[in-house]
Amino acid sequence: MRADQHGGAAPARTVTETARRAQIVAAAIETIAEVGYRNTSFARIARQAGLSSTGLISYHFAGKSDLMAQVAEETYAAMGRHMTALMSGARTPPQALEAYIRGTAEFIAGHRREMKAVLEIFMNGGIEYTPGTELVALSPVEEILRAGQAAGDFRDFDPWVMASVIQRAIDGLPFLLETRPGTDLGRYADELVTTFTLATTRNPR
Amino acid sequence: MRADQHGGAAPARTVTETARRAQIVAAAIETIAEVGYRNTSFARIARQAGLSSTGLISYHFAGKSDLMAQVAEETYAAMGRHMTALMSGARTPPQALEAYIRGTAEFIAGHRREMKAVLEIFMNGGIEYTPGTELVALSPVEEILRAGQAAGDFRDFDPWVMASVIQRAIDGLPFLLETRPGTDLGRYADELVTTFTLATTRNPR
Amino acid sequence: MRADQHGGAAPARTVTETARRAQIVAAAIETIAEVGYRNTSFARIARQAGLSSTGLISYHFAGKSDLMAQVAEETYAAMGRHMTALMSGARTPPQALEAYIRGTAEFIAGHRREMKAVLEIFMNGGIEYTPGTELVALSPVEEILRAGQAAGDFRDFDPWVMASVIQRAIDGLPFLLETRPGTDLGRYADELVTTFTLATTRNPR
Amino acid sequence: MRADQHGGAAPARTVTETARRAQIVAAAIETIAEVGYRNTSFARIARQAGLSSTGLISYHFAGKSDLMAQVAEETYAAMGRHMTALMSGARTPPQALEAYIRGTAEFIAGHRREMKAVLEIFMNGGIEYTPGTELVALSPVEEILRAGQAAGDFRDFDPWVMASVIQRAIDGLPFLLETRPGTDLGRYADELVTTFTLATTRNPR
DNA sequence: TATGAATGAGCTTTCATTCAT
DNA sequence: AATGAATGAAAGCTCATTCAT
Repeated sequence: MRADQHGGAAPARTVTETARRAQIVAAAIETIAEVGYRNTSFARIARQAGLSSTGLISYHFAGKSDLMAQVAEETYAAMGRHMTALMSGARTPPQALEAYIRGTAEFIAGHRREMKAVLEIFMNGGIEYTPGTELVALSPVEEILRAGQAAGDFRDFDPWVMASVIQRAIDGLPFLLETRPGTDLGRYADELVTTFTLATTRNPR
Repeated sequence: MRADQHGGAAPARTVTETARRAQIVAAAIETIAEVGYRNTSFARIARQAGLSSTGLISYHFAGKSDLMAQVAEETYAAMGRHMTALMSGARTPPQALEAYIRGTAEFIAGHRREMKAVLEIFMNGGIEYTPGTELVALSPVEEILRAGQAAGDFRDFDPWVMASVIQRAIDGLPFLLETRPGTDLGRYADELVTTFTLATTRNPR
Repeated sequence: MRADQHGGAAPARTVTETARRAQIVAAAIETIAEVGYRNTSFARIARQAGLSSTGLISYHFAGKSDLMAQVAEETYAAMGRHMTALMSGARTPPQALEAYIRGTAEFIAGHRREMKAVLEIFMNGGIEYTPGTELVALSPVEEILRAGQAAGDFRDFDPWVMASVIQRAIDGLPFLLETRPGTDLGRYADELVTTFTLATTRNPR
Repeated sequence: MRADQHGGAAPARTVTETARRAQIVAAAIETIAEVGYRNTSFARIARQAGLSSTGLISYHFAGKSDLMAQVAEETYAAMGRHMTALMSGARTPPQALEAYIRGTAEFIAGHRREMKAVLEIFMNGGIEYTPGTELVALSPVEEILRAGQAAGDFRDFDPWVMASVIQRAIDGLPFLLETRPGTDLGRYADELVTTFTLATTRNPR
């Protein structure tokens, strides 16, 4: 039983189940971050979580794909909560861009294992795409850039290309932290802000 | 026997063997690019190559990790040959940076399957790191940036951070091409050149 | 506790329990008839019955084998009640044979799901034979045939063989109904009656 | 590798493989006949065949369904060879019917394990029906009956119903042999021939 | 040099059952 | 009387690798 018994809408979970699910998701993140998605099996996750059987994971999640989707979903939800608070103070597009870069970098730095896990999952098709499901939120950066161009703050560039460059620069943070573990996060964000201010703003000086 | 019998230096391969290895490497690239590293097995590679047995792969390569290393190595060697020719014309660091961006983008666009395969391999720990082996060549971008700063062409930034931002922007091309297959490569390179000229050059105007 | 705690004789069930057991047996029949014994699990039965846990089935029945035995037992009991009423009118063995054929065919046609379920269970060893337990009642057909031979109505044949032929002809009805769903039950019974009258009666004309 | 590598037409098997496949099929028949389809797993078949791993079965067959299909196919092929020889001597429909009954009974008696296995497989949906695949050959009995009616040898009955009755009588032989292991096969066939001669022939005497 | 065959560990998933509440 | 939770065994299947020929 369990694991989405019917197709019904509301899961309506008990306290115990919610806790178990969280524990399993956490163990999955830990495991993927440690050994990579490829070497992550239910057996390893169960061992990590101190569970007696892989069956318990199958019991709480509809399948491997479902578990991975939960990992991604929870991570994005946490990032969303983090960013919402930060972005509210921004008044102009340049300010918004800066807030976004600093905020995301901050979150990533504080959630390195989660980010690595999610990245691994996506890189390996660990999530089954049901049409209609759009798991990766389109970066809000593009919108900020468009707004800035409309307001005359930003020069004329392809917002989609620029957004992807910025997003990838931010997403690269975990890799850099792996290469140089001692990297100063604040300075890294400073560098990015300066770089992209120069690259986007009409008259930066 | 075969497949790295001794730890000795020169492999000294026959013509037949060299051809077989190339054929298998090509099939591996094709397969990984098509179905992803996770779903790539010796069986699938053998099928793709029209081989009768997976044993033949084990015969020619020391293991899965070895085969994957060859895929990466050959791809990087090809890129190296491509770039060496292009970079020779550059006289100043800014010119070199532009040549590098355009050249790499060009190569990536022309070798999408190889790039996807290599990316998949690295993302999944498909290569066993033996201490001392440094598989990913450090980007030459950092050197260009340092030279430009020394010559006074570039402003003061962290060359390592900037190099990684630039490199990731270039490496993102395959993803963008997947998202928007019709993307004009030339315009994309133009955007990158403009962006990073503005971001790095002391007085771009 | 519950579920045959002791080997004692009388179960002495409460009203609620009797109702639950009936509900579960009905759900089991429905499920087996739909997906086959092989694909019938406690989970599926529970879902069919609208139960929240498979534990409830384990609670009311000593095991899977016990539940299956109940399915067979109840079905046979129902058939017995049906036949007892019908057979009382028969005065001679030939009449009894005809009544048996028509009556059984009638019952089977009206209880297709139950018959399919019981058949599936027996075919798959779904019932644990404890020595002494004789689950399949020996067909009363053999007795009718013997009586008919003694009375001189039937010719000389092996009653056991003939009984099995007749019984299998009747039991084949569900299969035929599956192959040709529109089959007219009355005509089918007519055919059987004619066939076995010719095959058994001394001077049918 | 192996196990229907491509969708190609001709399997083109080696001697060794043919032998292994035969060995596995034989072990499957033995196992199913002994413990029933439900309790037949690759593990048990492998043990029965003295194989070291279930993987070897997966290696030679595309899946459980494929193996089961081979069991059925080979059994039917053997029966076909047996019957072809016997039926050639029959000149009239009544003779053909008698030859069919005696021949099939003979074959079944000599291949009890195979028949039980095939029966078990079909009863449990052990074979995946791909549309277009018609695994169970329609009984030739119906054709014999129709021919006999056309020739005026047989009375007027529904050939389809009569065919199913006859076929089920024959197929019941394994069950009877299980119940009464000492049953004389010749007498059983005699009984069937007499029974169905009386039931079908216009003027049997 | 190449092939078919075999191996055994590993995978995810399903199952009947148990147990505390 | 019923539930949610947990268990561990077993299932079918895939995999990289080895080996005799």
